[in-house]
Amino acid sequence: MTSYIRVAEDEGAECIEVPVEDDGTLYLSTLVAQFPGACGLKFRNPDTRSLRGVKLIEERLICPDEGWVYEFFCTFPKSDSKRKSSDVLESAAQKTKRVDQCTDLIVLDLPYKTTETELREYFELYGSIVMTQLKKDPNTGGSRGYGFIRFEELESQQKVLGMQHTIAGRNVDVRIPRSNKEHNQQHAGSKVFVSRITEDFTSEDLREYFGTFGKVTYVFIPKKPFRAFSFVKFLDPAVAADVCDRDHIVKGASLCVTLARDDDDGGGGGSGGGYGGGRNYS
DNA sequence: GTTGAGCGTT
Repeated sequence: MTSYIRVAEDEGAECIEVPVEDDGTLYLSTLVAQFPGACGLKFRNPDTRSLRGVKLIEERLICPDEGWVYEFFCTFPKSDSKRKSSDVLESAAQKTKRVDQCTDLIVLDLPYKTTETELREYFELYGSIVMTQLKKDPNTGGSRGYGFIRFEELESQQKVLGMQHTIAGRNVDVRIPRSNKEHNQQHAGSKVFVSRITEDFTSEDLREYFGTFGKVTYVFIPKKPFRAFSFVKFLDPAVAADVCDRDHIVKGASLCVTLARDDDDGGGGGSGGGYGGGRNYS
């Protein structure tokens, strides 16, 4: 039997009951289906009266120790209206270089049935869109399953890049196109090679720890045989450079952090190597 | 009418 938890957009707003999975977790996509744009959950801790966040691991919201007994509220990405004084997204590079230009964004893995209008309508939730293109087969006119969008405001772009998206039940992938030369230069050196990790490290551990230095956009830990290294990518290359000159004692391990050799957005080389499909974005 | 890694007919 499916069980439901009570969620409201904000404190005091009307609750919607959303279904949890059999394992007791709540898919972020389930939440977003009812609350477009939501990126997390929180609740009022009865003991402290302060808000407490719900743990999110690999797109699953984890049940609090007490159970899903509270009334939960959605967390949304920071926007103009409710911006706090310290905005993580406001990187040193942006402040100094002043590269406030929006770029085209490629949207991969779209459902074939999604129309260009629906594409626009979805992303308009995050800001004004100045361009949408759904790539189609010239013969059949059918969607090729990907397209391009462009926002008016850089803030919308960063917001969208920093979160996960679900359109018609499908997880779509929003990225900076590889064709975008400026970006590739701009973000050169935003990936670090993190070695001396121990076997009990999870990508969530790394994301949590390195997230204290700046926005983490990607974490990868080779799995099958344990290899004691990993990759962490930041939104801001300046943060990547910064974490290289520090000591990092995490979970009792002394991590060695250097700039990664290959920093091509994970696109990798050649035709041979397939990906294991590991997806760890934020 | 199918598909599921990719990178945009100007």
